[in-house]
Order: sequence, then structure tokens, then C-alpha cells
Amino acid sequence: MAEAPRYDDSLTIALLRARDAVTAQFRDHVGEAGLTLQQWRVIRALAGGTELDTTTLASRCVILAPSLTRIIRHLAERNLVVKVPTRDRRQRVVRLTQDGEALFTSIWEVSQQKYAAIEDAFGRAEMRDLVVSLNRLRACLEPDEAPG
Amino acid sequence: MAEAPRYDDSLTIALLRARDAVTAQFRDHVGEAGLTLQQWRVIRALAGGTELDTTTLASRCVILAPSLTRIIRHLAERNLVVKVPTRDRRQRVVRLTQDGEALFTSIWEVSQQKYAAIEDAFGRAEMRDLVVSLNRLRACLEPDEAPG
DNA sequence: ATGATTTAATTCACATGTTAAGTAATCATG
DNA sequence: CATGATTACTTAACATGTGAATTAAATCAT
Repeated sequence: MAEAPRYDDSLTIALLRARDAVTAQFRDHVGEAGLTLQQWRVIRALAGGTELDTTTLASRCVILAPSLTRIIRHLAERNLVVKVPTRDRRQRVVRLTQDGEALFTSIWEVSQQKYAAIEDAFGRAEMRDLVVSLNRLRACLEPDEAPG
Repeated sequence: MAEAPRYDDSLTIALLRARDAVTAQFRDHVGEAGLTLQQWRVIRALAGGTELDTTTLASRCVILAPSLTRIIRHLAERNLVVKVPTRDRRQRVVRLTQDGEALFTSIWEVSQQKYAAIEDAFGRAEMRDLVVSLNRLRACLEPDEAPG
């Protein structure tokens, strides 16, 4: 039990709290548009006509496949995404509908402003360094990972 | 739409991925003991006879109150925690049972080893800097927060 | 070509995340 | 001491996180 790090100093807790603090900056705005943050990540990944399969979407949005299945079902029920036919019929490739693109546009600008506000508060260079550091941490722990 | 950050560079995604990578180091070991990572955070916060109310636990473990209610119910059903009587009967103060302390002990040592392995892989100084940076980020975004 | 294997998603079951509403105990005040 | 406000939790309802099992389609090895 000798030299346990103070609970507040633990990397796990620091990551959790930082993530909570950052996502809190966006949750209200995205929520007013009727989306969860996870749904927003999916829509953002598909913006601009991008067509993606479930596996790629899951990787880019950091959402597990079973969750993504449900999220896509929700978005499809609201006519925000549609399935795209594919050669390999195991794959589920989706893209945004016009409604989906419009919803993206209506959220994107303010979302960028809020991102910029975080940069202003924290420091642009510090933020760049932080992201680099986080990505290096991930690379250390997942040595054999294809770049997303 | 001009100068959107590349998706991989976004702070949100970097935080999500880093968190996933770090928690993945612990999930299997904690899971073999029959605990989720959230349950483990609660047990860790209570280890050594500490008695805590729901609000303090929620803050320290970065778990929302409704989730904590269920987690404590689960842990109580398994006889790992018990309620402690209080003057203010609105509060729910809990502590570990003997079984709970024993379970903590059985997990803690390996957990520390895994934490040390992350430090070795990433660098001790870099990790200290990263945690400081994450906590500063949180402080920037939540200016009026009492220290946990 | 055909059966074994692999791959891509989905489904299932249970746990947690999240917001809003509800409940009971305490506090502040007249 | 009565009562309205506040506090500490809990419930409820729905969405996502997570691992295991399942399904369907493509690929591989003969």
C-alpha cells in the first residue's frame, strides 16, 4: 500500500474529469438540436456526403459496434441517415440524408465556436501539445493499431 | 467550414481514445474479480475503512448520482458495502465490509503494477505533466469548483 | 463446387450515462 | 411550531457501454 498516488492524481480520474469538462461544453448545444453527443459524433463523421461502413464509423467515433447499431437505427428512424447499397452485403454503409446534412450545418458553426473558446481558455499551443500527448499515450498502450 | 481540425486531432476524440486505452489496461483484471471499472473506483475510494456519503463518492469517482445509487445497490447485494447510520438521515453513508476490503486487497497490487507499467511505457515525467495538463484543462472549463 | 473458416453486423443481457421528476429530511423564517 | 425553500438521494425513462452469442455473407482450402 506504500506509495499509492493520491486519488486525484490518477491518470484514469484525470482523463475522466477532463473528458467530462470538455464534453459538457458541447452537450447543451447539441442536445438542443435533439442529439446526444454520440449521435453528433456520427453525424459529424458523415458530414459532406461521406459514406462509411459501421466498422470505420465505430473506430472514428470511438463507439462500440453494438452501440453504433442502435445509434444508426435511431438516426435512420429520424430520417437523418440512410443505408447505401454495397457489393459486400455484410457491410452496412450509411450516409447523411439532406435532413442530416442540414442538421449538421445548423450545429457545426456554434460547435466550432465552442471549440475555439476552449482553445482560448486553455491556450492554443498547450492544447496542441495535450492532444499530441494523449495520442502518444494511446500509441504506447496500443502498439499495433492502424491509423484511423 | 474553413479550417476544421482533422477529426483525429480533436480534443474530444483524443480524450475518448486515451481514456479507452488506459481503462483497457485495467478492465480485464478488474473484470476477473467480478467488478466493473466503476464498481472498482467506488471500492477503491472506500478502501481502508473510509466512510463516504453518496455525493462525495460521486465526485471522487466521477460517477453521476443515479448511477451510483445502482452501483451501491449492486455492491450491497454482494455484501461488499454496508450503510452506516448518520445523524442527517437524508445522507447515505457507506463503507466496505470485510469482504469488500478483502476484494480490494486482492485487486490492488496488480492494479498498481499495471499503473506502473503505463508509467514505464509512457514516461514518468511525461505522465505527471499530462495529469497536470488535464487538471488545468478542467480548471479552465470549470472555474468555480471545490477541490475534490 | 462444397464444406470449413473468417468477417461484418446484429442481438441479447446486463451495467452505466444522462436528464427530469419525485421523495423525504433538514433548514430558514416568521 | 408551522411552512416554504433547500438539500440529498432515489426513481423513472431512455440512450449508450460492454462482452458473449448469433446470423448472414464472403473467402479459403481443397
